[in-house]
Amino acid sequence: MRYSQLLLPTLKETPAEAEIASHQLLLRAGFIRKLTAGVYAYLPLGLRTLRKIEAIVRQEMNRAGAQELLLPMVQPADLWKESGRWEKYGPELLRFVDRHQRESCLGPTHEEVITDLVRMNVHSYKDLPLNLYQIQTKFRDEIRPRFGLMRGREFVMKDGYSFDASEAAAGVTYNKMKETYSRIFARCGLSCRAVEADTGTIGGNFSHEFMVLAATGEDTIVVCTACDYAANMEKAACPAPALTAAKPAPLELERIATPGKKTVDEVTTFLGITPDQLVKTMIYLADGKPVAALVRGDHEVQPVKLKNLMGAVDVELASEDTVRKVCGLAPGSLGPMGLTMPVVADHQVMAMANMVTGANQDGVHLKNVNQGRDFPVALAGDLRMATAADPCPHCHGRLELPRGIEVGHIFKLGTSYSEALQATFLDDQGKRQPFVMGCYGIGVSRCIAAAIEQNHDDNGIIFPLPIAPFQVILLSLSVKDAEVTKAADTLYEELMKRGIETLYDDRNERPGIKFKDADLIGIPLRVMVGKRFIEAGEVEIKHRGSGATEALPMAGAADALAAMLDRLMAGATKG
RNA sequence: CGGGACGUGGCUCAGUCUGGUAGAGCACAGCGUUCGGGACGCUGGGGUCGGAGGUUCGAAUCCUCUCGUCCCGACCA
Repeated sequence: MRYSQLLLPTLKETPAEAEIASHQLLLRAGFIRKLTAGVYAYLPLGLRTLRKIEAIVRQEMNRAGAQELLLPMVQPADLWKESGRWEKYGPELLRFVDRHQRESCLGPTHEEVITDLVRMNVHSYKDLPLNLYQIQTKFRDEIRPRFGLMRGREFVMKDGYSFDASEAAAGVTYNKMKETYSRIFARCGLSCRAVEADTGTIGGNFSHEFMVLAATGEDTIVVCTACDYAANMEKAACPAPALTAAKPAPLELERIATPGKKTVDEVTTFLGITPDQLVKTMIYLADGKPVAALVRGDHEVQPVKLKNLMGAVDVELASEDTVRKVCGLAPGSLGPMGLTMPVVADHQVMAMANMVTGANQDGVHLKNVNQGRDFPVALAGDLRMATAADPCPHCHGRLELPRGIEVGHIFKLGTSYSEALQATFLDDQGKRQPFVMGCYGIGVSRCIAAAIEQNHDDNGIIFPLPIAPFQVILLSLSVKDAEVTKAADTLYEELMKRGIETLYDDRNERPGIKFKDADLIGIPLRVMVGKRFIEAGEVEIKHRGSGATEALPMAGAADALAAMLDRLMAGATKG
């Protein structure tokens, strides 16, 4: 492709709307342009990289025995009502009515549609297993789209769905997909980690997220430095502490005035105690009913864990007004004693004795509070966020809490959808069984952003070779010089003949501009034809990543570059 | 949905407090000089100051409403 004919509007200055590197660089390098909040147009370069990732995904999915299809984006409400998600899925589901007043929605995901398709067309265990996928634009009306391609409302996703005859067979499929995903991300040049995850709104019972480690990631994950344990915050287990010694005997309850001291910091400083001697009482609404969640002062409640422990559908932190209504005072001096609502406690709280809590009276706290004697606990379990101070739940090794970008998510769905939609087959006994399902997503467009977050410098993007929009950028450094132009034209043709994806910068621009643009758009291999080298019968090569330069003889340069690319491609996969 | 910020040529922004008839740099077009890390000179085109209403002799500037964008908190690929 000749640069002079390409729509590639690079920007010298950073648009004010972009905050993080990938968003800034995607705009500056002319990959994307925003149409409206969370909705982007892909320009030629952006599309090329998108297509490269898609191609890798296709190859690996096909290799794993999955089949590609394409499902509708517009979906009827009836199907969603059948699965129960028309009510459950929030305002993120973009709903509308058509001219016949039929309720419809834009597909944010396709469990209903695929299950419907399979129930209509697959009836026997002999047709299983079945693994189907599509690469398609999804729409989710996100509350807050942000960071460019990182969290758009419209985005490109690969979603796959598997149908098996048994739990055991579904497990095999799940593991195969897990391996496939690792291979896909490695081939994209992404350094990625599979972490255990909660199943969220998709439902089901087992799941892994694939996280690209990056400081700008939206999620915090928990990884062990000693073993391969990794989980997201919603899932990272904080097991009950081993009781090494008997609890100290309960002391006499004391009331202490703590005027104006509300936060854990204020109260512990005022009382001269440490946060692990205090218990925080957090009021949540579980399916609309108040519940008091107890965690140690130095811990934070993890709402999803609370939700799961309660067996609730929805859990949210109560507003200050709600707290006033159900407790009779604002947060700041809350405590478990005398509350009428159920009290649930974290493991660590159960291990405490003679704790400090609020007295449910403004400006008053209680000392020597003891579970059992002073208040009942309805439910105890793992309620809190893991911290770097916790040991690994598997090997007791040291944990780290890096940030990550979720690029893939796989779920074992079980039979929740097939039962809701009555999608069944006859097994080898002639018995009707629901399909055992799995579902597998990859944020294809998000992968572009993730790759840039992980691979850039002050000058621009540094694309991993397998997903770079072009493999080579050929710069003619002096378009007006007939000799240089002829040499560059010839080399361009030679490269094209060998199928090397080359962007030929034939613009009548000064060399500085071409260097800057080449760095910005991040093409791995830069080949320069200029007066300085042409006199020696050479072209100059510069590697975008390392910055290393080398000279190649003009004669045979195309072959040498082809060989170089083969070598680089072979080494590009992240281990 | 709550909290904060912003909206002025394609981009980055000044001008708004203290009303007086719209600016700069970059980009774009032309000419000339330049030509291996975002050159320089001259000339030129381009703006409903997000929109509507109001106050005023006069509004980018003050008031009201509205739309949009971005950032921080509850969702997810």
